[in-house]
Amino acid sequence: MKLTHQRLEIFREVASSSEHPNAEAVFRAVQSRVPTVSLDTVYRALWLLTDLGLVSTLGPRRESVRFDANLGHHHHFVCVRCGLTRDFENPAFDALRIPPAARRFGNVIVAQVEVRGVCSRCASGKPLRSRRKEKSHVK
Amino acid sequence: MKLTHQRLEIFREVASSSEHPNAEAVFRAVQSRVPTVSLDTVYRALWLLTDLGLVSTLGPRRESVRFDANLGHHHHFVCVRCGLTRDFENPAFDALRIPPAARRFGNVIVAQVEVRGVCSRCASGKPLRSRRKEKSHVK
DNA sequence: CTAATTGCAAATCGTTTGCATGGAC
DNA sequence: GTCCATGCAAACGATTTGCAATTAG
Repeated sequence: MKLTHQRLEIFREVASSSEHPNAEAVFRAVQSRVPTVSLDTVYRALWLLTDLGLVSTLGPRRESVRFDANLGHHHHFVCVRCGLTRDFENPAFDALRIPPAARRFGNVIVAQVEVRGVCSRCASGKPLRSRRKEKSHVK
Repeated sequence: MKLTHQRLEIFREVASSSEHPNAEAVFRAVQSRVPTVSLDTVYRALWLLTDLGLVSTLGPRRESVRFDANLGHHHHFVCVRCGLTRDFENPAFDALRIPPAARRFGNVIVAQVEVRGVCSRCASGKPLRSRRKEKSHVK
């Protein structure tokens, strides 16, 4: 894979931001330094970096909004490949003491643990629904 | 607010599913029982239920994918109103022991705590970016 | 030189909205 | 009867894709 000017700047931007920018935000920021970049290049670079493990996305893999009617305390296992999300319970996690570092941002409602990993199905090579057209192999 | 047949079925569906269905999935399931429902009714009902607190959405409020290049251990504070997401660190959270109940779903990579709440800005009534056209008041 | 990458424009997909009809209260 | 909820179709916004031109290695 090639180390292009735009890729470098795009990575710099995400790496230096602490606000979890979306593609649009990265695009605008990078644009001021590399006036010719296009939004789709930003998307492509961001996903490439994600595949390389240099960047990650927030929450479950984005496909569509997913709803949850489990109102009791529970936690999630999220597959970073296919987005599969499953609940599990754990008393110890329910009792987490929220640190001031988190409280300072606002009024806390609940704390949930998100266990990220690769689900058995994806690990065995037959993902149900893979992310996008699957860039397949990362050389 | 009215208790309609479709709303009831839609709620039943989310409540009985443990797979965190997206609107489309709920739609298909409900459709088999209420052949006339439309996808947009499902969306409207789902958001209504969310506003009522009977249902919640997974992860940070969804608008667009957000990237994160913070590769060190860290956790998130997520505002359920506007989606603001901020990192914070906490050694105790970094050391969480993952229970078998979570391991059984696949290979665990990392566990992060997601502290959900209402950020100071939203709490003070001046959200930066509110979710959708803001149904405003829930009667 | 050659394959990978870019930029552009058009295509897609998930989700929302305007509007007229139908149904709950 | 009145107003809210529904279904439809069109509108939207975010993201992806095909393709020809460009560039890194």
